[in-house]
Amino acid sequence: MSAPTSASNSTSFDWLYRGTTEIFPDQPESEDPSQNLTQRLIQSDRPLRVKLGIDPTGTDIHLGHSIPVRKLRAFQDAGHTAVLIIGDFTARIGDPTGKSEVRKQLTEAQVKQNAQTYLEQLRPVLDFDTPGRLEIRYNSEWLSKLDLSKILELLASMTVGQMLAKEGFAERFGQESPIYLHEFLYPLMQGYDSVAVQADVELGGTDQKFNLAVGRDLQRLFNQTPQFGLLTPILIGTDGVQKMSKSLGNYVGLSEDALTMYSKLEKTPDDQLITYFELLTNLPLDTLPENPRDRQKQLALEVVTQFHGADAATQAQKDAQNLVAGATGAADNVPEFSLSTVEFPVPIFYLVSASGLCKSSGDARRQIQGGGVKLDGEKVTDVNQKFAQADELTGRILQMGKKKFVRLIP
RNA sequence: GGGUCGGUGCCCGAGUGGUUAAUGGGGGCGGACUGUAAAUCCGCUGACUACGUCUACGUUGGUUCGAAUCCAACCCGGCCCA
Repeated sequence: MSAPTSASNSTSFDWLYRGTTEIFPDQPESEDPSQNLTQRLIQSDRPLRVKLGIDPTGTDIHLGHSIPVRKLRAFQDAGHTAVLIIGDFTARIGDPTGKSEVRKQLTEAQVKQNAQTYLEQLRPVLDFDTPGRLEIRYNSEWLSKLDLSKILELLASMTVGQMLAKEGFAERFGQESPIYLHEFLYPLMQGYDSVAVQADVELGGTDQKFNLAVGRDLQRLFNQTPQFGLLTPILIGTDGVQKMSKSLGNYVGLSEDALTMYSKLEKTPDDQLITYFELLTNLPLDTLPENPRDRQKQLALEVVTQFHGADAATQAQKDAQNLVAGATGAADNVPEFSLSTVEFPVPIFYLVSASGLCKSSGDARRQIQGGGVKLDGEKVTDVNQKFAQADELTGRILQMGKKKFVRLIP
């Protein structure tokens, strides 16, 4: 799984190959800088322009989205120019990749706002500060100006057969589900982005291969040196099975708070651990702890540090441990519930519901019957157990499950 | 516009006149267990201070002792034809 650090090109280009699935074109033995990216990096007398496009179609991005962005950062750190393209124009069409449905159209305002939050979330990942290392471009800048003759030129560069070879199209065509003509324009527009910014390299997930290849074709058409394509893996989600995606709920969002992030990463499935380290951190892979549990913790700590800083990360680790251990010891942070809001005598189930530990009194009854409610650490067994006076309860701690506590006050 | 199928609880999806608060799965919440808030196993999963009452099967009416189930109109969606 880890990138082979072969003897020939070791040391200096580890950053390039770490977590890289494929680079094309790629002729390892060749010294031709148009066929071998490391040769290009060595021989070039200027920083390369490394393109990554993001379509601001939603509001949140997750660790899966951050993979190619991290690679972009690696290029920045090696002295190259990151060209981050905000696909404000393309977002309104939607990339058919991997989608069985036509994406719903977004309004201009939505797209604009999404773009803002995206940049905000990417701030910890990219180098925004070093002069000359980051160029942010909106592709409406050139795409909205294309006139019909130019569009025809783009369209004429490709055949229907080639287009239908693309994964998403092939499936949909086979299933006789609709493919709208404007969707054919998407790969061409993304490719044209490469022309517009004169990209030397374009990054993308493995599902982007087709689109990156179109970029090469179009650059050739416009007499530019075709870009290299560099593909990064699709990150598996926290469930360890399916790709990370918001709709599957197996994601870790870049804007999540430290504790949430830590808690999710701390239980990364064992067989995904190395991959996560490889793709989400820069830690050397041969010095990881032996114990898988320790690996999980280190991974969580490391990634949270990237987004929230070291202090917040260690705090999150502590908080997470306390939560699991049971928080009765750390009684300081327990919310309070005033008994003055209930009428006595009060049955225990009502108390559990009224204090907000359960969403309804029916739920409270069931939880008590299921053995999930404790008073001062002692399991409550009788749903209808009654308390006549407030002082019977004052100062005691009511607990629901492992994580929800309430201190009863007058 | 015509035809046809369908709209069920957080989601998916059974149920086609009477123990139906409504099978099953997912998700969620508890319990046990564990290196984990993982995996596995078990329980719960409409509301109400509750042996009863109320609200629920797209909407509104109707038939019936009784309907999510039958009828009518309307709204929304899929597919087919134009």
